[in-house]
Amino acid sequence: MATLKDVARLAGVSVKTVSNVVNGYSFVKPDNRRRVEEALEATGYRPNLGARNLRRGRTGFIALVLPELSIPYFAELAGLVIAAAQEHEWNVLIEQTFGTLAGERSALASLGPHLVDAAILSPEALQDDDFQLSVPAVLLGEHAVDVPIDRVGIDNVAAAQTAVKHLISLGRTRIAAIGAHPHRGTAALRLEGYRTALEEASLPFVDELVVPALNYHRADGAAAMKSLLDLSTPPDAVFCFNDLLAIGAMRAAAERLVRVPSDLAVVGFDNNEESAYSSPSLTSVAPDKTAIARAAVDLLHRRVEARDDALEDVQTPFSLLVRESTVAR
Amino acid sequence: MATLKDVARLAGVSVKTVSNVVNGYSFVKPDNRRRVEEALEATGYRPNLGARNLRRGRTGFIALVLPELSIPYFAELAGLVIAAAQEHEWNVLIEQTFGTLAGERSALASLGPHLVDAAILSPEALQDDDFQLSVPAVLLGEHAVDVPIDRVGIDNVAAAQTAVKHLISLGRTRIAAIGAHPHRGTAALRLEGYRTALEEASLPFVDELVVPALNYHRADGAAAMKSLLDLSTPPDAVFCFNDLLAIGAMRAAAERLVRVPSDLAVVGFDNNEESAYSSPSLTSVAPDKTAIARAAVDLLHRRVEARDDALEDVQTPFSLLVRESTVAR
DNA sequence: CTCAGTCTTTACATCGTTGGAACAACGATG
DNA sequence: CATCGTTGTTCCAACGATGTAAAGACTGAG
Repeated sequence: MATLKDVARLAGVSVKTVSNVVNGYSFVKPDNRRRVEEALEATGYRPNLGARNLRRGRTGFIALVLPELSIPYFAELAGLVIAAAQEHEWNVLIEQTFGTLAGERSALASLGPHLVDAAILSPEALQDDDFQLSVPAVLLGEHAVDVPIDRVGIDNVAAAQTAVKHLISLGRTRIAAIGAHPHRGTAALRLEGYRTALEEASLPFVDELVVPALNYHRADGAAAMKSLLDLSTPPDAVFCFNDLLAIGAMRAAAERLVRVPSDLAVVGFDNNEESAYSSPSLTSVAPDKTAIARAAVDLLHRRVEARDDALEDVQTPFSLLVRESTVAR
Repeated sequence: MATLKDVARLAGVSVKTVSNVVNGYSFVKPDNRRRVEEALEATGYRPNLGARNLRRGRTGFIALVLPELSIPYFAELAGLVIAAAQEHEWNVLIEQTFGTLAGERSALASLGPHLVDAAILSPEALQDDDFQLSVPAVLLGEHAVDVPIDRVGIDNVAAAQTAVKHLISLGRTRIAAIGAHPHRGTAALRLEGYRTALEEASLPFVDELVVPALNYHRADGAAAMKSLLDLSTPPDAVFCFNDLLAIGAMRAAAERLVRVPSDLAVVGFDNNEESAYSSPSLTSVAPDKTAIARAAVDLLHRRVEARDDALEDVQTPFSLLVRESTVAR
């Protein structure tokens, strides 16, 4: 692997001159520039990023801390973050926490200026005092924590409200919710949106219709739906706090021969790609993931470039995509 | 951020002694060791990986080059690769190529000893002479290319054959295939397995039942299925070269009110998590993704540690998971 | 023809770490 | 008591890049 030294020797100039050419700095005589460029070409020189960053005091990496790549929402988001990071010449390091406190703590502990320039975090279990960060960070989604860290995400209350209002507009009156969670801030906000929508329509808030989910996987949605279908009066609609729960719920409904949407209308949240192809296809709250990824990366870039202090809370747009799980073809 | 120098000053020893303690090397007096450990604790020292790797001539990273994270198979695989890499103290850099030749070329070009120690590649379009690699690499899956690079994957011919034999055992005689592709090696092998299974059962190979797919997304599967259903005699079974195609195919079938599995049996390939929850759930060839990830990473680790030259072709196990898309509950 | 001022290049130190050589301390050995 | 081997420690150079300061080359004005 060629180094600056090799190129310099070949071009008959000093190492620094080559460095200057590579970085487009300062004044270099046309004649030298040409020779250096030829030498660069001939040797196939590529800068050693480790060395460059050591010298510059940057690492060239940002961390993306998320629960699990096998969760479609995070996989899709990760893809978009990688694309957005590329524009700032950042590489993305993905850390999986599996949603556990231990996993999140260890991921956070491994961050630091020696490894990454900044971090995008999607924590689920962390408490306030875990956030002793040594690099700029952005939180994705809302959280139970109240820490002075930038945030990017949609308005969860409004989004949930929109979803439930849609169910109400279809004439449903016994609307269940799946995904309540004791610690997750996002869950609390979506629940609040659910409650608000019911209130606005003067529908009662029925405890037995709100089912918690400790995890947000398909299996949890199926289990929750089964318990709802076991009620003496089952719901005629269900709002799931993410698409995986909804897919699981629809699966459970199908197994009990409950028809969607006629017997049961289902709304999800996240708009995973798979939701457009399920049978029936799933109505879902669609956050603008591209906007989230871009906003998060851009925010970090500004923080790293110039430490300006105003705390930011970026609200990205969302929409409700109505599909067959609420309105039959 | 504390450096070795800070720790050394605090402990009253030389930098190298601290380095020795950190790396567990050599002999250090118990007394000094204790003092150093206290100082490490007090300063919260964490090694600067850039500097360490610069010195050691390693980068601490491996690249994972894949088409797209929003494809569930690759997302799941990426998660497993990250986990496997962690055991060798490697961080994983994910590069998305979006399955294009340009994307793959640029990803390959950006690799190099200055950035990563090794690479795991999942190319779809690259030609033989594109593989001018400067770091050890592993190819995932089979390929049309014939290059001296280690490979990890399942026996695609046998796997496809198993899938089609299963359909035949159900009494299906007009079995279609979706996913033929002019350049992809994997597609060619799966097609070969399909053909072999038909031959063994003395069933005719019918051209019109083999539908190509330029991409392997759900939309492509739906489009292909529609064309099959438009045939004067539609198939009674279909083998899709991946689960996304199968999900799309089932979706198209549902839209045409074709019942799965009674009218049409469907088999997929990859066993994505979503396939267990679709309605009906999808019968699929399940490669052992954990084994693939682990084998790939371990292989690279051996290559990096000791350059031994025997070309390896690791065959990982697979199984056929029979679900409702071929056998009704 | 000198000098100031601008442009261009170079030598050197430095980022944080580790390998190797050199050195110091030590008890054991002859 | 000189010598030795072992153990423990320090010093120095190096990885590859870049910032700084200073030196060198060139220009035009006086």
